[in-house]
This record gives sequence, C-alpha cells and structure tokens, in this order.
Amino acid sequence: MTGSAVPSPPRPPGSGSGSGSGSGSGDARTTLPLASTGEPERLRADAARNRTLLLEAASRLMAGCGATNLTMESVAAAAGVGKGTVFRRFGDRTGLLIALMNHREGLLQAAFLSGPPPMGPGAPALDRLHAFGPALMRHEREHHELILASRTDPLRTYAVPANRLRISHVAMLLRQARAEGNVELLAHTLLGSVDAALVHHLTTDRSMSIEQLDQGWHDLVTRLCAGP
Amino acid sequence: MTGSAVPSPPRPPGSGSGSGSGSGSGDARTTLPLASTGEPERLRADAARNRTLLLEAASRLMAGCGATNLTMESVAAAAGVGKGTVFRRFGDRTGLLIALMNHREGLLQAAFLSGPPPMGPGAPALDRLHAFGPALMRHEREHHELILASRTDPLRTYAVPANRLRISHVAMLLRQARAEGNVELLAHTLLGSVDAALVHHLTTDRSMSIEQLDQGWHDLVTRLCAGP
DNA sequence: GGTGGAAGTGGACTGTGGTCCGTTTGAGGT
DNA sequence: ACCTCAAACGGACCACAGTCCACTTCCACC
Repeated sequence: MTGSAVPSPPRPPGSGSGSGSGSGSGDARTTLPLASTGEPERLRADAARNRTLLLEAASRLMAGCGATNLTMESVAAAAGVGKGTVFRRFGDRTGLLIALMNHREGLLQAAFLSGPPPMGPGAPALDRLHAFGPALMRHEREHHELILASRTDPLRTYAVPANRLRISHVAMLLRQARAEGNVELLAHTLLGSVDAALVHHLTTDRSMSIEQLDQGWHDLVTRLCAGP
Repeated sequence: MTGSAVPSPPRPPGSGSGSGSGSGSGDARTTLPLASTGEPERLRADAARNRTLLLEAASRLMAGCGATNLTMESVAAAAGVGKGTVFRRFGDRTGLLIALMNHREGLLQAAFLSGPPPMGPGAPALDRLHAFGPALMRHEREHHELILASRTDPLRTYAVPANRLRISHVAMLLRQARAEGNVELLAHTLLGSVDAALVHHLTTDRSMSIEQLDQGWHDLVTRLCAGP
C-alpha cells in the first residue's frame, strides 16, 4: 500500500520551502502537518502511477541487490519507464532514495505522533523523550542501508521531511519538559547522538551494544532536562 | 548488506595505524598517536613528489573553482600526471578531499595538542573543553566547503584521522573532567553538536548566530560534566 | 466532442568517477 | 655498473548520474 501521503520533491531543485515551521513556536501536538514540506503538488494521473511504479520497482531491486547497486537506469527499466522520467520525478538518485526512506518512515511517525504511550501522546513529555531514542535507534538500524545510502550530501539531510519532523517533535518535547537553553540546538544534539551512522559505527567498529546506547540516551535526556 | 561498499582503494594512504585510542582506558596525554596520519608508509621518491604536486594542484584548483567543481582529471592535468596516478594515490575523489582536509588540520591540532592554555595543555580539562568548541566551530566554518564536500559517505567520517583525533581528545578531557557515563559516546555527542554541516545549517537556514552556538556548547559541556 | 497547452515522457548524449593493464622507473642486491 | 622486480605510471576504457529536447498524453475549459 503505497499511501501516497508521502511527500517528495517533485521539483528537483528543491530549494526548500521558505521559512516553514516556526523556529520556536510550532506545536506538533495540535497541528499535524506530518511531513512539513506539504503534500506534493497534484500530479497528473499518469505521473502518479509512474511514481508508484518507480518506488515499488526501486524497493524491489534494493531488496535484491542492495542500495549501493541500485542504478537509475535499472529502476527505470524495472518500472517500464524511461530514465528521464525517474529524474523528472525525483530530481536525482539521492532524491529517489530519500523518497523511499520517507515512504518507510510512516510507522515510526505514527508511533510517536499518535501511537500509545509512552511514546505517543498521553504520557508526560519526559517519558516520551526517554521512549523515543531507543525506538528511533531500532528503526534506523532496520533501515540503515537505505538511510546511509541516501546521505550523500550532509546539508540535504536537514531538508528531509522525516528528519525535520523528528527535530520539531523532539524540540517540542524538550520544551514541554522544561529543558532550558536552545531547544532546537538541544534537539539536534540529542538526535545526533542516535544518528544512524554513529550508531552503526559504535556498534560495528567500537563494539558497543545497543543497550549501552539506550543507556547513553537515557543519561543524556536526564542531564539535559534536569533542573539546576 | 552488500559487503560494505567501500571500494577499497589500492593504496589508501594512512589507514591509521590505529594505535590505541583504546575503547575505554587509553590516555591520549601520554601517547601521542597524533593524527598526522603521519606520513603514512614510505613512498618511492617519485610517488612522494607526485603526491605533493597533486595536493598543491588540487588546492590551487579548489581555490579557483570550488570543491564541487574539482574533477580528478583536471587535478591530474594540473599536476602534470596521469589520472591513474591520482586514483592510485588517494583511492577515490573523496580520498583526495580528505587528504586535503587532513593537511589543513595541522594548525588546529597544534593548538589543542600543544598550544597555549586554555585550549592547550596546562589548563584544567574543563576549561580546555569549553575553549575547544568555539575554536572548532570557527575552524570548520573556515573550511566548510572542503569539509562538506569530503563527506560523501557518512561512515567514512569515522575513519578520518583528524576526526578520530578529535574524538579521543574530547573523550580524554571528559574523562579528566570526571564526566560520568560513556565518555566515548559523550564525546561523539558533544562533537556532533558542533558538526560542520549542522553549524552551517543552523547559521544559514535557521538564522542562529555563532555566539548562540558558543553558548549552546558551554551549556552542554557544563551539563555533561556537572556532578549530580 | 474538440482543442490548446502545460505536464509528462523517453532515450540519445555528455561528463566524470573509477578500473585495467601494458609500460616505465626507482632502489636494493650482487 | 648491472640486474631485478615491486612499485608507480598513464591513458584507453567502462558504467552510471544527470541533461536535453523533440514528441506524446492528460485535462481544463470551451
């Protein structure tokens, strides 16, 4: 089920939508903008159909050959369209991977936006924060190949809808938990500590266990939210 | 996993001679594995000469056209060698950029390894930590183009000598400052909060000032090192 | 039902990263 | 001096990302 609620950059150049989510005021609890970049503009029927075909083809090929071996031409061929179509729709290879990633992010988003406590609404902000890190780490581990492959340009990461949502969500929780300081910066710091690449490095090359990282997250959240 | 896609280069320079930076016990104060990635292995005279020619040519071209417009062929041509030579020496394009980056890291390393207090040895660890962040941010801003361009593969970052040195240095200072918890993880978190890409994003897209980020660093260091 | 034109399509084309392999060169051994 | 061979070299070659533009299809409006 390709929900098609997935935002994607129909316009290759991207250039980001202006000032989007307010720097310090948006409350994701009340507004559910989901992936903020807004719904993709209306696609013509054939374009929408091809978009779905392409995402499915890409997913299928990736499962078979791995993300690094995914070529634009093979995706186009597998979907039965021309190569130009892939580029028009997703801008570039990274854009395709990001679209794929956003598409798979749905479950996690549902869990922390509207799922049951302690991650979803209903639990105290601090509890939600504590629950968020471990869940995020596990999610990223599951999709780490795609996530890492889609990170070719470090700056682009910050424009990915899924990541923007995470940031604003964590920032909101920090605000609710009365964390002091620059909450946006704190949110980035917190999320950086469970970054997919970092987790992969620490568990693979530095032989840390995922439980150690969970513990690290708890410590960090505790320290950042603790009153003076 | 498709067998770690890193197309192991023929002769990647360095490869770290991973001395120590022990998982949890080494003290970088006494051992100076130094980044320098040293001059790696002994190169034949002609190879060494060409290596220098290539780095100079690359630096010159980059100054003129920017890192993104740097092509391997143009570097080879400018240095008066064949394209194969560039690849043999640096493995791939990213390898060349990383080598260039390591090369420019010298001053900063000297400053925190053996410069005057408060960053260099002689000052209390906590002071050194506080001084480190702002200096690092300014250094990265100065070279952000090269730094960002060299980050094509997120995992590779952790193998870059300069970054490994930073990590172990910060971890050492944290240990000396009696920070509790997983110091290696804390070091990554701390450094992540002043990551070049993040700083660029926050200052450029989110209109934060560098002084706000300095403040954020101080708060973070204070919280992470504060006793209970 | 027709029609104008914007949106979408496909595939030839280009530039660059990366590989391969036959040739050359430097340095240690005799 | 000469010999030997691993290391270094160079450039032809290949694959793939990304561009371009002539052509086709949808759909909003008559």
